[in-house]
Amino acid sequence: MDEALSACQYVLMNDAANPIKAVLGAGLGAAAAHNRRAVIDAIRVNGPLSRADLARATRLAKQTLSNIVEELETSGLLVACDPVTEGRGKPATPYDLAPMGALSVGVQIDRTVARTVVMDLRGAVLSRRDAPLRSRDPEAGLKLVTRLLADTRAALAPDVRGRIVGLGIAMPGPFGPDAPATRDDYTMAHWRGAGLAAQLHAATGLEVALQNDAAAAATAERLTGRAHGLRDVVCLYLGYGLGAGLILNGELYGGRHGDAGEIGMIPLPGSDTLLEHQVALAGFCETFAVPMADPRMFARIEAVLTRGGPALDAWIDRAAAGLGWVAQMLALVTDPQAVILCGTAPRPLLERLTQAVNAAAPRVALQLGHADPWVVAMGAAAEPIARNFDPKYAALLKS
Amino acid sequence: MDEALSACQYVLMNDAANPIKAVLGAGLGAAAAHNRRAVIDAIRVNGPLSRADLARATRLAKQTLSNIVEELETSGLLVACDPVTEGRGKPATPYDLAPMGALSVGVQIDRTVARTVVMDLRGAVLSRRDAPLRSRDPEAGLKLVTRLLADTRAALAPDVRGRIVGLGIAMPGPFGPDAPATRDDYTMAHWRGAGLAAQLHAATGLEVALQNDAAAAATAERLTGRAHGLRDVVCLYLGYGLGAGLILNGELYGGRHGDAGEIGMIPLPGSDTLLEHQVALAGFCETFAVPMADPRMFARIEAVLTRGGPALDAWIDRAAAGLGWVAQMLALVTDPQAVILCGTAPRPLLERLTQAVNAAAPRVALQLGHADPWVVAMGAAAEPIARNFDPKYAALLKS
DNA sequence: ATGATTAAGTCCACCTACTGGACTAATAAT
DNA sequence: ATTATTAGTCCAGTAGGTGGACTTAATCAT
Repeated sequence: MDEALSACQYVLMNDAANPIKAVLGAGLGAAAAHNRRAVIDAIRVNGPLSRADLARATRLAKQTLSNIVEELETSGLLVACDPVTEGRGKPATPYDLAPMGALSVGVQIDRTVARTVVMDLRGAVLSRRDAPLRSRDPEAGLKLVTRLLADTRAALAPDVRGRIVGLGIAMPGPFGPDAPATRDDYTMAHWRGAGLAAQLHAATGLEVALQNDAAAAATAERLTGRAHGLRDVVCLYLGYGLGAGLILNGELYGGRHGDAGEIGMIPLPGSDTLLEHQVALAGFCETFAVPMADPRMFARIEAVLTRGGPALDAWIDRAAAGLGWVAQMLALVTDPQAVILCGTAPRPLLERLTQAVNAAAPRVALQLGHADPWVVAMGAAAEPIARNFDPKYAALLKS
Repeated sequence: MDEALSACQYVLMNDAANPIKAVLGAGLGAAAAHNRRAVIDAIRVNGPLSRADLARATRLAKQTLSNIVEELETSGLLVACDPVTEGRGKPATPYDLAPMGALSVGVQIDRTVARTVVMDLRGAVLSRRDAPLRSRDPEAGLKLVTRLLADTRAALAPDVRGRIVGLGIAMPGPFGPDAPATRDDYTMAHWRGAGLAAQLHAATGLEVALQNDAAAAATAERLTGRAHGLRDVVCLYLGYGLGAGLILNGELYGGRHGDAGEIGMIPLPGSDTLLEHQVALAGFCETFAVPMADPRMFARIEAVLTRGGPALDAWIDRAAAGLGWVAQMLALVTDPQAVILCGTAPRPLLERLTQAVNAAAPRVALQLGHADPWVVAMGAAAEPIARNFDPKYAALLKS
């Protein structure tokens, strides 16, 4: 990921001779912006809230909240619900996030398919669209993705098209300079040099953010899933490979290059296999001779699961051992509130793995999250929503 | 760690019936407080800076900075340096952190010893003090620590005594409810229930913060060591056990209970040893029959090192393998800018381990940090300085 | 030497966004 | 009917960052 695209707390003065590294200052405007985010977040986490509730929750003055809510309502981000009377006193008017208050487009670029999703402020999916992709040809792929995005936007009612706040892209990582250079279909490394984000920005005019698929899945899990409203969460993502999205201090943690959570590449001590080989779908498909490019791959995996048998049991045991181990390890490293397993994988498989892991009575139980081919695309779409509307440190600083 | 003692972004309304979880709002005052922190941090990271430099770096108006600098100068936190003329224009007056501008006391409570350190705003150590401790007896230990702290403060000049901003405590973790209950000398688990922080707060009247030793070491490394000015750092800490302090997004990351980084307890897959048994000082002392309670333990370890021999080589190899593995793993998980090894251990041992790890050409080279019996105490003292003067999210929010 | 240019820092009037208290509105308990 | 309680508005006040004009002190060009 371009560093410029990630939130950047320290700013290097480009004074050439004398670069000064410093945290940006905070001004009135930044505080105001933050307070709007805090309101939206509070409503997303708690459901509809009245101005009085919001004032208490944020510790801001009633008046301040009155102003903010009014402003958000007129700009179409909040809608008033019916007044509710609870005990004595004047009935409160709760406000909820406006359906379509803001829209976001997400695109997942995967080995064999591109998927787009349109999501609104509440995290509701408004439309889905996909198209087969040949991962060997990024040029043609880019064209296809561009067209898919154009179609996706064209299908929106003209009056809401202007409410799109950004484009999220998700694809397999890692993106940093240390990423392995093997340019095969599996890692999709040859897509990355292409300035994908810049090109899609040019093609769409939208603000663009690039995440790896595990980070995207965690973003989805945070906006609409099990990680909703939690502060510290490990979100394991099982797809072709294995990754983790880390939510730390209430924000997705990316690290220096956005490559945090690349746990698939952890070497198992005392052997030269990688964790990923033992746990992810690629290994499953290899073991059970399911062709990964097959559009009916999910159905075939489910068939293997229902058929059962000792080979399957053995695979599950081995995978659960690896998964349980990495879950415990990440729990020790990050001391989280929850560990979630989600994935682009058939739900029965994730269910079975979750049960197998939890059967070993780990310190932190594994929770089952989204098991859906669309998680990553949803997470991609969730990113611009989070970027624009979630409270975060960077939103409190200048510029 | 009491959750109340850790920075808490989400606040639970104690409305009993209807708890609302929300991020606090931001006000004028919080922004002002943040800007003061940003100034102090910028000077700490870059060295003396003029008002103009600071204005550019923080993107605040010249005037704003003039006000802030004046205020910080009169409150004794900054001092003007001699004006420097650089090319054309009026010479700039750089400001530096005032020696003794603020003081902090740190106490390390270890298995056999208690150490106190007084540190100033710049991270300079003003005094050290230690006393032997019998870890079996927390009651007597608490008295001893209290006396040690009283002595430490009494030895300060009366006019600076009022400048103490807090008391940092560091001791072996973990602190969370999942911590193993074995109450032996090694884990010091029986110290933890004692409400240590609360009691020392009562005894000293100072604001108290409790960290595990690895977190403290990372805090020291951040204020005065290799992690200075970096945003994402893994700091491995080798003492009796092995731990990690994680600096993520420029702040020490603690997790739910302040137990993040407890990597010593990671089980090595396919065996039932813990990582710690392979890497830390406890294992070394056992292997080479060095009594851990011996006050001359360091010298004896160094003797083993200089003597050398195949047993030593084997131990180093095994430890370096474990250390290198965990360093790589944490680098994959957190995608950091640097991985640092520090410890309460003889410098030659850490040097040798660092070399052995780097000989294997890891993706991220291990850097040698503080190797000093006083790191943890220094880190304990650094915490209140960081808490009061480092820019952080929480400082921008209400109350 | 003298004036032009550049940069640091001050002065001062201004603006923005949060604040606190008085006030109104609507409901429940007595 | 009266009182208590809570939601929400009105309005004047305040804190703190802002922007532009101005002063000071250096270098550079002539």
